[in-house]
Amino acid sequence: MEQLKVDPRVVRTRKLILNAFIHLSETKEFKDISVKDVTTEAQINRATFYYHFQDIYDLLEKSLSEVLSVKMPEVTSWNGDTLVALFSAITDFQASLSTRCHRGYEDTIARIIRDQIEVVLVRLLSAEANYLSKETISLLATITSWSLYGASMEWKRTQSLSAEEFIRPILPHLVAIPLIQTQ
Amino acid sequence: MEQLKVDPRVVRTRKLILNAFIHLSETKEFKDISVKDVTTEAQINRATFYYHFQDIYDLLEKSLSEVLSVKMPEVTSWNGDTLVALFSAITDFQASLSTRCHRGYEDTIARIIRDQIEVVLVRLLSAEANYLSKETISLLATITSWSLYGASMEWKRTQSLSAEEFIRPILPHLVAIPLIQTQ
DNA sequence: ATGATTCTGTTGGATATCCAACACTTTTGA
DNA sequence: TCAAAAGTGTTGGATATCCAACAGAATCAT
Repeated sequence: MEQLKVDPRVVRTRKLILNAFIHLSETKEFKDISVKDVTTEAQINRATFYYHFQDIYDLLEKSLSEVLSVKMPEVTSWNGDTLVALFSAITDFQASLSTRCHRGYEDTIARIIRDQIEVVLVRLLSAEANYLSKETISLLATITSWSLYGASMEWKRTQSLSAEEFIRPILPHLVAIPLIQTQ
Repeated sequence: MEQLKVDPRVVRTRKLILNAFIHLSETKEFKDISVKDVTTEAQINRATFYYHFQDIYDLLEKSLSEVLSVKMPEVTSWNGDTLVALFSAITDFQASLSTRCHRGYEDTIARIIRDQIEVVLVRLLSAEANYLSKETISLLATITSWSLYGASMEWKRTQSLSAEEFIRPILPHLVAIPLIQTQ
């Protein structure tokens, strides 16, 4: 469809940076990961990092975006399983950040995560519920992203159930309108 | 010792090309591997290939050089085990080429392999037998490289023993002078 | 506290890589 | 046999990446 050619150098470099970041995230908390750490691990120049990303938060955002697009490939069907997969991807990502209650960071991270959830939701809703207006879809995505993010935080706090067991029971109450339409 | 800084781009690119070549060598014979194949597999531009290598034979040569330097790291002791390791590396490499009796290629490949064996032998002999003149070492390396290459061809033809079983019995007859001096 | 160290984000110039051509040779296939 | 297709090796200009340097912010150590 839209195969806009990208310079192979940039796909290589972005992959190196993203992989380095993901790898580092398994080792230390986000707040302890510096741009220097990432570029050293990726074996690319620090200036090159800033050619691709605004700062470390931008990297976090695009990293999440990448994870979501990989874990939710070409899925256009709006159903419970899709939402469970999305929720699981979110909790996985937060677990990989392994950060808890760092004042000043939490807000930024939370906004980034919600924004990316919203992007996925808009995509899903646009593909499925084309009978809704753009504005309605946008608002639905917004409130649902807040809901899912809040649920992920609560899940992280309790840790009693698996992500799926945790979220599935309340799916019918989440974004009730489109679910009713398609089931 | 000699940490001459090299641009990280060239180490990346060379590694990509070498790995692509080694990977392709496991799939098809050397004669069927084109420069295009390698660059496509490595995901680098064809022009970049010629920035690093003269042609596909140059790549073959440097690939063997790389393999030898990896399989025979910092070994300076001139003894039977070292020669067995060298011989095994040669037969492994030839097996990975999986080429047999292609007129016109054989000569070039044989010369490349012998040259690289010779390089290793000169290094080993220089480190061990410093009581010999440069000219003597050079000539010893030359005749030994021919011997080892010939042995590897014979081994490839018969295939009856392991590389080690094949070569170890005749080691004392190979390059007898330095072996006597050090044992 | 304060000085030292480390990190950040940015810049200018050097260099490696990309890309699209080109002429030429080799291989393919009808 | 011949024409089309694919590979080779090279070139010039565009672009991504490197590198060294910088000032300012943040962190660390005493």
